[in-house]
Amino acid sequence: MLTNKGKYGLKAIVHLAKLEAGETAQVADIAQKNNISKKFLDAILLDLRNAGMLRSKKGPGGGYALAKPARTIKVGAVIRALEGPIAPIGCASRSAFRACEDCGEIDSCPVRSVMTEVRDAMAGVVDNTTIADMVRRSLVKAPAEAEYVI
Amino acid sequence: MLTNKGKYGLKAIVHLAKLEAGETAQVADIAQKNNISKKFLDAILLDLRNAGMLRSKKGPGGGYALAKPARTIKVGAVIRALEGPIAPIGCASRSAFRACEDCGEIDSCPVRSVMTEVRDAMAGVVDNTTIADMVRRSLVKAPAEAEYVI
DNA sequence: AGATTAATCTATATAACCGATAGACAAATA
DNA sequence: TATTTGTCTATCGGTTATATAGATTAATCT
Repeated sequence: MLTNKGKYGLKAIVHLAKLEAGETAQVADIAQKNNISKKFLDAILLDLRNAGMLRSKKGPGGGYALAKPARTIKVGAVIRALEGPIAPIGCASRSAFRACEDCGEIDSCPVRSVMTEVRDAMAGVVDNTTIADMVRRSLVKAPAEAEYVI
Repeated sequence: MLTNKGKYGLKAIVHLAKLEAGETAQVADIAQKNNISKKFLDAILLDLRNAGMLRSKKGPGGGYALAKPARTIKVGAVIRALEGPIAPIGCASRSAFRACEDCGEIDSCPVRSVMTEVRDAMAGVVDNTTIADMVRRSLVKAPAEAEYVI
C-alpha cells in the first residue's frame, strides 16, 4: 500500500527531476505547488536526502536537488526509503525477510508462496521504473479509453 | 499489504478446502490448528460467508464448509472480501476507483500511472491463483535454493 | 558582523486502523 | 428443553499515519 508519505515523496522527487541542471527548489515551493503540508514534506525530503537521493543547501538561494541522474533513481528505492519493504507480508520479503511468529512449516506455507509471487510482481514494476520514466509520463496525457475501466 | 486478517482468512479457507466432501469444520478447531484467535476468526469467517464463499451450519455437528469448489475461488476474491481493494492507492483501483483529493491533473499523474501498473501486476497473480492452487502448494515443500535469497 | 533565509531537529498531537476480547443472542440438533 | 455452535454488538489497547509547533543550525547577502 502506498501511503501519503510515499505519494508525496514521489511527487516531490519528480518535481525536482524537472528542474534545470544546477537549479534547486525550496521545500515551501514544492509543497505549495503539489498541495503538500510543508512540515510533512520537510521530514520526507530529509529521509530521501539521508537515503542519498537528494542533496540540500541551506541559506538564501538554497533548497533541494537530485543527488544523481533521474534515470538512475528507481521508484522502488524511493518507496523503500520512505515506507520500508514493499512485500505484502514479512515472510515474502527478499530484502527484509521476517518469519511469522504464528506459522509452523514455512516451507510449505501456501500464503507465503502466493505472496512471494505478488512481491516479485510488484518489484518487477517498481524496480524497473525510474524517476525519469515518471517525468516522461507526466508530460503526456494518459491514454483515454481502457484506462478508465473503473 | 496483507494484514493478519487476510492471512488468517486464506489459511482458514485452505483448511476448509482440504476437508472431505460434505464434511464441515468448526471455528474452534480451525482456530486452534492454525494458531488463530477464535473470536477474530469468527469475524473473518463471517465476512467470507457473507461474500458467498462459505456456507455455515449451526448446532451440534455444524461448522463451516466451502460454498463452491476450491478451484473456483480466487485468492484475489478472498483478499478483497477481507481487506478491500488490492490497489496500492485508490486512484489506481479498477474495482473501487477513488481520486485523490489533493491531486490536480489525474490524467497525467505519474504516480497513478506507475501504481496502476503495480495494481495490474498484483491482480495478475492473485486473480489467476485459486484456493485449489494453494492446497496443492501446501502439500509440497517449497523449492530449496533461489527461494531463500533473504 | 548582523540580518535573513531556509534546512534540520525535537517534541507533541490527533485520528484511524489493526488485532483481539467479552458477552448476549439465535438457531439447530438430540 | 438442554446443548452446541454460529451471529451480532460493543469495546479496547496498541500501533501507525499524518501531520503541527517551535527551537536550532547553517549558509548567504548586505
